Amino acid sequence: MTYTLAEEDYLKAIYKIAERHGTPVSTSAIAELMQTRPASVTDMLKKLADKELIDYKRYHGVSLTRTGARQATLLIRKHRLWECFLVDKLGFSWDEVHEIAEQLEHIQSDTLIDRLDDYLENPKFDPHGDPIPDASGAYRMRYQILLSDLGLHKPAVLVGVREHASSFLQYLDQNRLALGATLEVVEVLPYDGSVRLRLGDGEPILISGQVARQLYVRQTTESA
Amino acid sequence: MTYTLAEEDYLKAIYKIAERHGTPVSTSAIAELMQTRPASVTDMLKKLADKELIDYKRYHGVSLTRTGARQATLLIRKHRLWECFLVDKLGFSWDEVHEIAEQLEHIQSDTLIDRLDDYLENPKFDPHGDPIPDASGAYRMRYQILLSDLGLHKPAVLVGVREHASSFLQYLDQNRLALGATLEVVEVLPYDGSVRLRLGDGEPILISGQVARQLYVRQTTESA
DNA sequence: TGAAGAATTTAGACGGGGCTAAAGTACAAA
DNA sequence: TTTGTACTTTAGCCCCGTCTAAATTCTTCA
Ligand SMILES: [Mn+2]
Ligand SMILES: [Mn+2]
Ligand SMILES: [Mn+2]
Ligand SMILES: [Mn+2]
Repeated sequence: MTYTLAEEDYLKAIYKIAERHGTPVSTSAIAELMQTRPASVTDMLKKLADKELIDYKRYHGVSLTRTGARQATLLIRKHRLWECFLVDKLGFSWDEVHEIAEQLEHIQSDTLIDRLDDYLENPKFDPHGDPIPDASGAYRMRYQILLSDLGLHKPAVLVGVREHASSFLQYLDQNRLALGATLEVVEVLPYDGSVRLRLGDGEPILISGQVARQLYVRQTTESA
Repeated sequence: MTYTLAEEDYLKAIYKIAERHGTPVSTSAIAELMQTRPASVTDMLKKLADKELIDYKRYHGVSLTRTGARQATLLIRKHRLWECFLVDKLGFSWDEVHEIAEQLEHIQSDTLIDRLDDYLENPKFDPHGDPIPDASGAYRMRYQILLSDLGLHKPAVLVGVREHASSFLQYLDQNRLALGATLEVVEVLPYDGSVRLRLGDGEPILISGQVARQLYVRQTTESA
């Protein structure tokens, strides 16, 4: 019923890779995300399979079992709630909280997390716009498309980030790109795919196609 | 500069034993407090000595170096601040927080603890009445004597507990013995040393000598 | 279809932290 | 001063999670 820190982190990694690239999840993908060697991953996969947290067939990658997936979403719930705490209550900025939440998510307590949830008034999204699973592990996907797929002159709002690196988040801060910001694509430069944006009603800014592919937006209804 | 969870817990244990029983601290005392075997303690003592966190001479016990003591007080600071958070913000009771704080105290972040301190408005005592070291590791001992050493009819206030076990704290709750309660010894039964107390201005209650030796009180001035 | 070549697993090792059993040391009582 | 007993350390082992190097399997493409 209770798993080690390493086991939890592996389950989370598998969950995240499966969410983005589908199943089965390869050994090397896990190794890359977790900054370890493939051989180490293989060792852990055997252990997780023994505990029936994953389905594993040698040389063919893994997928989470029902139990494994539930454990992973509970860990993600804890991670995101702690990030909310750090930002909303302690005044950290969104680029500073990931490392700390990476540790806090492993605190073992049946009641702590649910009390924290209530204390934060049951937030539905974390500081990066990612949805927070409820105590049963359920969450709604947020409606989103990549900014790079948004048509010209379609009003939209920034709802999430695909990349979580500090340097990227700081770049967004410097360009006034905060969650909830309203924006509209003014022009896509044909040469390199750079995107010119109007943010709110300010001056247009230019961002690279690279950046545009890391931002999730939701189109706002053009009427009303 | 950064220590493992086990190393931190050992340093804290040595600190606490030294505080209560003086120095040098014996291998077996550490083993008993940490619920491990003396052989395991000896192993760790060698490692801590190599890192110059303790002074260790085979067969003669240990004491903390300046560095070791500083590390221990910082851990205690973290433990007690998290206990305040759990009680004051999340609504836990004082008998539920120790185990959780035992985990939270190991979260590594330069700024987290100082922000938490500010968020809690720099408390000077934790929910058990124990003093909280400041960021430099300094703290004032609270003025205290054991209830078992308090004379008859001397007004006093409950300021701390020597025993932290849940069952003990719950016993106190059931007898309305909360920190800050005013009390006065009405009678000491000669047969077994039980103590009859008047709590505030209620009915006197009877507690065992055993319990009286686990409670710290501060005499309130009889004048004024 | 049959190698390369890439991905994955196995073999063997290591450091951290724990244990038991056996050996060594200190100290108090005779 | 000796000796018995309690305390402490050592020796040897285990599990966890990681690594490198070598072997294996899969896949792709000539
Ligand atoms: Mn983690
Ligand atoms: Mn996040
Ligand atoms: Mn601890
Ligand atoms: Mn406490």
